[in-house]
Amino acid sequence: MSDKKVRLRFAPSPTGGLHLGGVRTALFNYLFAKNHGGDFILRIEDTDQTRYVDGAEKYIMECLDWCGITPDESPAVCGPFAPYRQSERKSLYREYAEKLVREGHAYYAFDTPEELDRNRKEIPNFQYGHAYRDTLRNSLSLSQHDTDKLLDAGEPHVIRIKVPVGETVSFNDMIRGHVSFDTNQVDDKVLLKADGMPTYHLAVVVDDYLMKISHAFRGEEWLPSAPVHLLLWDYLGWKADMPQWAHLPLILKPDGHGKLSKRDGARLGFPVYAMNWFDAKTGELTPGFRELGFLPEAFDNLLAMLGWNDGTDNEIFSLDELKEKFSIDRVSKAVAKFDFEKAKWYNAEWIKKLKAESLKPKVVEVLAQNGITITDESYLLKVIDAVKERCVLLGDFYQQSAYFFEAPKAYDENAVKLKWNEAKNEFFKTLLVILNKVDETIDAHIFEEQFKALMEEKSLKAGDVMLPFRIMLVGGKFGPHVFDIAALLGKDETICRVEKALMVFNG
RNA sequence: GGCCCGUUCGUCUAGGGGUUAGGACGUUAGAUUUUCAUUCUAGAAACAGGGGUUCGAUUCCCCUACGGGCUACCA
Repeated sequence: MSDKKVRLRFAPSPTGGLHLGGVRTALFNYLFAKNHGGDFILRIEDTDQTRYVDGAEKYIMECLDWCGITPDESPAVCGPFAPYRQSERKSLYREYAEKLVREGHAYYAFDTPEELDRNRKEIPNFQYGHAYRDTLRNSLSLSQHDTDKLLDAGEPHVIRIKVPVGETVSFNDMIRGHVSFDTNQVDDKVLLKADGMPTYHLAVVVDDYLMKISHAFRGEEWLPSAPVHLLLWDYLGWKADMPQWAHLPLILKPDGHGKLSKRDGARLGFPVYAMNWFDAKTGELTPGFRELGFLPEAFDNLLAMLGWNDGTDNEIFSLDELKEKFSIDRVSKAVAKFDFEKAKWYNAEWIKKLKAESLKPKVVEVLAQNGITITDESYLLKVIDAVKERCVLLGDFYQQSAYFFEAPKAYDENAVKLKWNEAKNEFFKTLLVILNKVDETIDAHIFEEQFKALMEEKSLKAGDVMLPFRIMLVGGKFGPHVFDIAALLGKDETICRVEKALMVFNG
């Protein structure tokens, strides 16, 4: 058991976009695997054909790639335990279900969904379990002969687990410690559906066994079905190989109650999915963190901190650091409410932390989307360094750096015009003369000295001319130090912008 | 309703029988930057309640309350 190779899987069902809670589950699985030198596997749980959504699987893989947690084995990468889609493993599950029936741990049930619905409505606390199974249509209540007849006639049926009466099932959750259940409260879950597909309960056990999964981390919503899985591991005779379980605390809405859902994102104005998800059926686009301008580094970081910490005050971790430091026993038991403000803070921190060089491709993309093409990359790098500390989302790079590439088309005139006078006009006219005498490049410090000297000469205060100068170059009241901007813009462009603005301000 | 899980500032959390209960986001006030942001300093802000156990509980146990999850031929 302990010398077993560490293998964890992320097992989403391809039903749509990937929720950030799902990504966190994937991340924790990945981090634990990598922390132990193990493998991270992606298994697609597409056993519900009615909920299958085209494109979702590809989307999921792209999400994992974007986050930098590409699986070692997956439908795309393949591997020794292929196939990795449960729909392609369909034929294999029936055998195990039949084996359970033969050994008395499962049975055929012929009840229609309608009959069961009626029972659920009419009988308070109805459960398909020990209390009622003898009154329903199944191979336990029917004679062998009648059962065979129905089976031979091709009567639609499912296979259900026969949960024992009056037993206690317990296990040791890596996060929660000892958890136990009274089997009288557990119902006879369907294992194999009428269409021949396994339910999650059967498939997860069979595949985790076959794929030699050593540890399984999943959301807390699975805790109530754990006893069914435990029983199955036991009945199938694989108990010694059962993975160690950990049920991760859920991520809740920032306000109000309940699990975070994509609806909350729309309502509260932040993304819930990792990347944009387009639903071809409804034409609805659900926004994602990636497209909103989040860095994968920040996304991983903020997700990791939702329920985990390393015991120090450090909150900024790269994926590599997380791989090195992650440990499941530092994951908290309690639910966490998602806080978008803090999420943005992580992104701002990562933008500041990352080198201009690694930010470059993303900034190029943002600028391109706004019609700005980059011709001089080393200039871009300087611009990124100049403005990155005032960007929270990648999209902010447009607003914060556009004026480095295009002269302002409009000016924040309110900031200038009311107090504009001939003295200031004179100041800038003289400034142009000084600028023209500058050799080739502007040195920010020297230029600042010259600027201030001229200010004194003309008896003007910094407040009188600094802001107008900024407006001339930038168009608005924002950006780095104005002399740095002038230096970056260069002599000719600075002169050009001052001249142009002077015409506007005087006109 | 039943079952399961949980509960430290508004939020994410550290801590753990004796602490001024620490940090971060957000927030407030200052400083710096005569732009905006950054940065810096300071402030407000929490152990759900009740019983035990104990010399001493926020910490351990029980109960209650509250919150969440599950209760499908969905995962």
